[in-house]
Amino acid sequence: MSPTTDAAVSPLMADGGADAAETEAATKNLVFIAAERLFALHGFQNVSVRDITAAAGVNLASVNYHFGSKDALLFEIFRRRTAELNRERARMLHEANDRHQGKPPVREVLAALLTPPLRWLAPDHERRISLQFLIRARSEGTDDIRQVLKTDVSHLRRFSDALLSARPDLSPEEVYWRLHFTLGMLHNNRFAEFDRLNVLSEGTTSEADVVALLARMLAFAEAGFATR
Amino acid sequence: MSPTTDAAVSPLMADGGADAAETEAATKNLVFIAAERLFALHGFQNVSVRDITAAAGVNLASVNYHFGSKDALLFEIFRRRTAELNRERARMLHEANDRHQGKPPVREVLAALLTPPLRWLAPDHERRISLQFLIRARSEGTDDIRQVLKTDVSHLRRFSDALLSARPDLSPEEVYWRLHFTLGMLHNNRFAEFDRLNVLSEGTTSEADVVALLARMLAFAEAGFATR
DNA sequence: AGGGAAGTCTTACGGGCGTTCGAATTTGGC
DNA sequence: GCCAAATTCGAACGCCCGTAAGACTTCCCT
Repeated sequence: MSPTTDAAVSPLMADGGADAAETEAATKNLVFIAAERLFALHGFQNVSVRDITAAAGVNLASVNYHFGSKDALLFEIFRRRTAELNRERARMLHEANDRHQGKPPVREVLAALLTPPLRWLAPDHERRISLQFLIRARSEGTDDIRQVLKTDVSHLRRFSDALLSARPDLSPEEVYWRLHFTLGMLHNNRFAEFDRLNVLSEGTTSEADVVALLARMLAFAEAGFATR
Repeated sequence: MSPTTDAAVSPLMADGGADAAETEAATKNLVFIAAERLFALHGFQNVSVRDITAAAGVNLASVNYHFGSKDALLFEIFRRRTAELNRERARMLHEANDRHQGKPPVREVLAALLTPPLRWLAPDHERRISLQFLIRARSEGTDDIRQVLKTDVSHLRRFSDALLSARPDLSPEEVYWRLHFTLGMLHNNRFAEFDRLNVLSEGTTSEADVVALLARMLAFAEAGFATR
């Protein structure tokens, strides 16, 4: 009866699938996409199952049929997007390792951490809304999501390890704190924060230029890591 | 009938009032304190009026009688705590101006911005829960709250102006971005993020030592501002 | 062509929510 | 000590929510 067990959503990205996926008209994907968008824009609690199914143009019962519950839907979106983002980060870290005989400098480790999410932030990127979803889910998430965040920790550890060996002169706790600060900079990139920044700067800042933003953020974080 | 107009909550801190306030047994204050705590711990949407009044030991109707609505209660807590925090920041910035003939260096401006909230973060500080409330409200807030955040912008401008004149060699947008980064570091100090950091570092980091945390954060941000 | 599984639709149920109302009670000025 | 205003209280209303049940339709395999 209920296909809440996975293996559905079949043709959605074989692995590192690029774009053109998710265009299948299957109801499950329509729900997935609509829910991700609405959650990202308005928050989990402010979006009802009726909102989602109406936006997706499908029947009310679809969410419970295909995902089991509203919570499970949120969880699956979060799980899939997190895995996708972390895959890109891991690949960049791996490449940095290859380039520097397993001991990449701080800048390259930070680049591997920050570049994928900031790429997603580009106005024309297909994952722009996914990044907003992830940022929001991180702070508003349910209990289920904290379980995924523990997996996320084991992923993060690869970056903290790389930073530790790039700066063996620093105490480990100092490195952990600086990583924490860097992640704070990253997770602050919500639409609402950009709005406030735009008001403050009277429109001179534009988050649309994500290449410039990445360069600025990398320079800031690298300088923060370089002290003492 | 309804005393939702201010001027109640009378004896709560004359101005820079220290502690020992808020111990009055008035129902309105009991609701205020209980709501702030519950909102900070569980989020606005996850706390019901019944939760608040039960925790405060008062009648269910108290919230609507004293504040008008649940939304208005949230708004008043946010407004009061924001004003309180910004007052401390403004005072520190003013003192820094006095010490440096109106041109304080970057470090002192950042200290004025970061020190008050990080002081509130201390385990035994009476405003510890208020800071968690503010951080949470900033990202989960209702539409009313964004109006307050615009006032907050005009307050922030004093700091951005100080930074601009401390670093006239930088382009204004660069300064705005670095301020944005710094605020991201600050707003990332939620309990949940500390938990993740503790897991990652296997318990070697402790957010209890807020003096050390402030020193680390200031050093990181100052280094980020010092480049080029 | 048939039949069973998979998916979709309509409908409704039970529950928690914010809010309100009117009565009961307390408070404070004279 | 009295009366009016302020506050507290118990109870209920109406709404929207997530979810489930059951009938119906579509699709595919033989």
